[in-house]
Amino acid sequence: MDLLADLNLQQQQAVMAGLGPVLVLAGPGSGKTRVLTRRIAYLIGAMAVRPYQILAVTFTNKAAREMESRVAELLGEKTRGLSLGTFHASCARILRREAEHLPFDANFVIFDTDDQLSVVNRALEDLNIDPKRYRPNSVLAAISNAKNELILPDDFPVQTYRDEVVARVYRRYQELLLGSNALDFDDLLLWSVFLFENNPNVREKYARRFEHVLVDEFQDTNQAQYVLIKQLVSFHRNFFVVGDTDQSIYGWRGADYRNLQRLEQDFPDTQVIILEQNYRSTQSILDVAMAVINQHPYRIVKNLFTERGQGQRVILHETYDDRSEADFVVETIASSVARQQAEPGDFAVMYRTNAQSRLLEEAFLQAGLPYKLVGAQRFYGRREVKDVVAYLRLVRNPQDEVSLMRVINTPTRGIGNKTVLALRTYAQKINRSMGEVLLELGAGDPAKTLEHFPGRAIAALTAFGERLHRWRQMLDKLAPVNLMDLILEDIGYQTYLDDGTEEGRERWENVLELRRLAAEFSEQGLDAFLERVALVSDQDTLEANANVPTLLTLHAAKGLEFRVVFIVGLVDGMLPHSRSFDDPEAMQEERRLFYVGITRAKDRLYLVYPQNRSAYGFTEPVEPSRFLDDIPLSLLEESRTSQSAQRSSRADMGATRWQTSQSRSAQVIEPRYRPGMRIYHPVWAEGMVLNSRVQDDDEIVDIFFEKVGLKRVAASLAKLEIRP
DNA sequence: ATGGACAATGTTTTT
DNA sequence: CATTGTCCAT
Repeated sequence: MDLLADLNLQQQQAVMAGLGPVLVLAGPGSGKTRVLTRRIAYLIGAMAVRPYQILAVTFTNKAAREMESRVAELLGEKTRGLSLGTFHASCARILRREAEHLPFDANFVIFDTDDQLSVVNRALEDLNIDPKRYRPNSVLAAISNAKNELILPDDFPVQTYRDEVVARVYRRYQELLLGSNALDFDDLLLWSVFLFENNPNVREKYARRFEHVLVDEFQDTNQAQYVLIKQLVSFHRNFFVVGDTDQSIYGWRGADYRNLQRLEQDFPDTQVIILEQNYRSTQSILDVAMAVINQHPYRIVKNLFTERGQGQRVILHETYDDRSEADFVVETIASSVARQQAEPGDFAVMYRTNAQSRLLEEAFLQAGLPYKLVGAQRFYGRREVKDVVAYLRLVRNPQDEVSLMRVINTPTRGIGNKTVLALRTYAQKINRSMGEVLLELGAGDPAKTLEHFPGRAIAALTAFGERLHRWRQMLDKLAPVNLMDLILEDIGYQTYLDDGTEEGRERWENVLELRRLAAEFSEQGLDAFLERVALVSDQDTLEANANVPTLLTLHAAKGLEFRVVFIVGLVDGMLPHSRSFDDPEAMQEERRLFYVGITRAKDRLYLVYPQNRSAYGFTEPVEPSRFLDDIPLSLLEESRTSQSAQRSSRADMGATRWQTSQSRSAQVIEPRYRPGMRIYHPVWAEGMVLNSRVQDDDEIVDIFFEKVGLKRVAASLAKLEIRP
């Protein structure tokens, strides 16, 4: 196929850009993934670059998979050898291969946030630091930030006493990680950078190999990633990065959108290509988006435009409180679906914080409508899943103390705190890991060890050590799924979980789900399975096409699109979040977050806010988001839910200043469809217009479809094409 | 070792 | 309010 045929001029320019640094500034909905995939196809197909010499990195597994399948669609078998993956997975691969240059083994485990937290706790304990004064979470955040900036414990800037303490914890934390032969997420990047920095020959090997490096979502890179990319392109200088500063919403995690500008400075010959044409939204939606983002200082102004037409005005809706807000959303969706203006799966409801999903869920539940929730309870974060994974990790890597601590008494087997402490003390004394001591006990010849433990503990420890020893012997003989079965059987995990309650059953279901995944790794082996589990997020496990409305945070919405979007809770203190009030940089990020939400909408956008919000038990009046002030009223259609319908108990005082006038603009739109016209609908195919009338700013069309008969649709939502 | 009572706490979260 | 963690009594 022609790789360029269906691209616009800027997109073509980007795809065909010559050698050297290329920076593509891609507005929302401008076909950024398409450009990236075509570029890869172009390099391989037209420029005869070997796939082996191309590295493409993304931030999420989902993005990586999407790109992979789209490239495969274009090139088929010819993509073999292409390196395509997330930053973290790519780094993990390199680190395992180059472990000889590094202070850990190739079979290191990857610690997730929970594991990290327990390491911090352990470090605090070791150093006798009060976890109340030094919250593990905040200490961990400080450590993580330092790592993102490539700062090691010794270089940790010490301004205050607190910094000094954090530096100490950081040092201990790293020792504990290495002691467990473990790396955290940040380490994957950090160690890669140091690997290249300290071993120029290794760096050159990779820099020579990767003739072309492509990076998606470049505005989300942190300093470590930025340096890493520079190292990787240090030989060929061919990189192709795509990003949009306006969509930078992960600054609080260390991402620095200034890396885009930095790149231009570091590589002055960078070609910059701006993609401004939007293929997603109507002009009405883009106008609102630009009104919001243009208040943002120091930005490269992009003028978003679309050929999709003006579309309907964005609706600004006010409700009495957050409960009626949820009701409004659900009712609007229900009635649209009932009138066949849209399918349930066309809708998304977005909010600032996860906690806001509750009222929405209740409203959906009450209406008896199914929905799906993105994020919230993560599959891999669930206790039972973590338990089973911890067993496997421990068997693979007995040094892993976090996993050991997790499972040593789960299910309970008589190894309580005291026994654990004795074990730890003894292990420390002989300079071995606790896992190794256990193995020794289990392998027989425990004579020397025995005397160090109180009598009753010995039996329990030995029994567990024997198990561990046996599992390890099976390590190479069994496929991951069989090893898992053996362990589950040995520890009676099903009986432990399945306590007869609904919850217990669900937990066991989750284990079975994990088992199903493990079964896919019979060929690749346990290490691959463990890595997959560590580096996967759960957006992946979400079933994509359930045709129900999606509830998600604004953060989770990035990269997605929906025909109809509700953004709820547009209240000062929620968006922008009150925690950002005193930080101008954070406030700008809140604004971008709003912008990201707006630009997810293809056809219709509802901006919703309550007059009162129930926070921590009390209902209090709130102000509409200040960002709403930046949108000219002419771009909006204002409406509100009449108050009598839902008045909760404390309504009397604040609710008197109602203006009942419904400011519905009596705007007349011209009907486009006339009886007798032949039209085409993407789902129902060919049909003929029977009747059409204008109603509520929209055109309601009755159509007789050849396949499915008579349907009534809204012109704004049904994608009708008029046939000659 | 385990469950129950109380206090503390309360963004966003690609890997 | 509702969830989470901590402490204490069994």
